[in-house]
Amino acid sequence: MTARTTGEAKERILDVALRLFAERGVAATSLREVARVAGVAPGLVVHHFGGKDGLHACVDDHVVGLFRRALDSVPLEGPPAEVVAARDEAVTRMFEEHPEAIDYLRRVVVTPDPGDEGLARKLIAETVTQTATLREHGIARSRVPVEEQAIAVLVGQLGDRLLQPMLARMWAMAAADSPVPVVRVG
Amino acid sequence: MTARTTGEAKERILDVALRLFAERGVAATSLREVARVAGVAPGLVVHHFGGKDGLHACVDDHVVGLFRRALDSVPLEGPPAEVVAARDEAVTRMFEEHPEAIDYLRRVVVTPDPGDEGLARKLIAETVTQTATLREHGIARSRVPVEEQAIAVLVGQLGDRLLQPMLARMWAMAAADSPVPVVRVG
DNA sequence: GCACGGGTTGAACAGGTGTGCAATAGTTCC
DNA sequence: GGAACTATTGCACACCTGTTCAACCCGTGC
Repeated sequence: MTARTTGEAKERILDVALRLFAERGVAATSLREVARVAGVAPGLVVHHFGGKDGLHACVDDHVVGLFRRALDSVPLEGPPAEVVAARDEAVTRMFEEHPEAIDYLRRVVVTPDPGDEGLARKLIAETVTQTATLREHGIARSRVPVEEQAIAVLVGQLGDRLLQPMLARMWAMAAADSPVPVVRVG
Repeated sequence: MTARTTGEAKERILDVALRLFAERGVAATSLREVARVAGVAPGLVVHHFGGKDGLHACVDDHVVGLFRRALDSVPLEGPPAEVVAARDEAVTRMFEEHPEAIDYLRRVVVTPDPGDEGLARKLIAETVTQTATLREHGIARSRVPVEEQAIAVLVGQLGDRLLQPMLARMWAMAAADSPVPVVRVG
C-alpha cells in the first residue's frame, strides 16, 4: 500500500489531524492516533511535519488557507455591497463544506491550548491583508484603522457560527437527558 | 508537613483539580500534576478519589454543590419575584467567588471531553429538583413541563456568563496581536 | 544495468501517565 | 502501654507519548 500520487498521504494526515484536533483538542490527540486513523506509520507524520508542533502549525495554516481560498474565489468587481455579500456567502459555503474547521476554531477561541494563539494571529493577519485589498479596490471604506475594520469583519464572519452551536449544545444536552418524555414547546 | 485537620488535603486536591481542569481541560491535566500543585503525593489522590475518573466525577459534584449551596442559601419566603431575583443574585455571587467554576462549565458545554456529559446531566437533574421545589412553594408557575422550565432557568443563569468571556477573548486576542508596525494602506 | 532520492516503515529510546501496593506517620480509642 | 484506623508516602508496573533513526520500497534518470 504505497502512495499513488505524491502528497496523497500528507493531505490525508492533515485532514485527519484537523478532524481529531477539532473533536478532542490538540493536547488530547496523539501523533500515533493521527497516524493510525490516517493509515500511516507514526514516523511518516514526523517526516512530513517535523513533529507534533509542526503538525499543529500546518493544521492552522490549512485552516487559514481555507479562509483565503474562499475569499479569493469571489472577484473584486461590481457593486461593493454585492462583493461583500458574495464574500460572506463564500465563507458560509466553505464552513458548510468543512464543519471541522469551525469546530477547531471554536476550540482555539474558547478553550485554547498553549500554542493556539498562533492561529488567532495568523487569522487576524490574513483578515487585515484581505481588508487592505478590499480598500485598494474601493470596496471597503477607509474611515477607521484597517485592524479595527478587519476585526469587525472577522467577528462578524465567525461570531454566529461559533456561538450558535454552543447554545444548540446546551439545549441538546438537555434534551438528550431525562429518560422522561421530552420537553415539548408550545 | 502533615494534615492538621481531616479532609484538609482532600479539599486542596479538589480545588487544584477544578482550577487545572478549567485552565487546561481534564484530558490535558495529569493526576501527578494535580498532586504536585496540591503539594501531595500522587498516591493520595488515588486514595481519596479512586483514580482520575473518580476525581473528575468529584470535581463535577463539587461544582453542582456550589450551585446547590448558592441556591439553598436564599429562603423560599416572600414575593415570588423577589425570591427569584435573590436566587439569581446568589448564583452571580457564587460565580464571582469561584471564577474557575464558570471556566470549567464553559469547557464542559463548548468543548466536552468524553465523560463530560456527566456534569451536564447532574446539573440539569439538580435544576429540575430545584424548580420542582420552587413550584411546591408556589414560587414558580406550573403551566409548562418542569424540565422545560428548569432548562430555561439554567440557560438563563449560565448563558451570559458562558458567552460573554468568549466574545471578550475574541477581541482581546485581536488587540494583543500585531507586534509589527501593521499594514499601511495608501 | 545501477545509483539516486523521496515516500514510507517499524523498531528503538527517554520520558510521562494512570494505577496498585507495601510501608510509614499520626490520631483516636481502649 | 497497645490496637485500630486513616492519612500519607514513595516505589513498581504496564502502557502511551513524542522523537530518532536505520532500513526499505519504488519510480526516475542515466
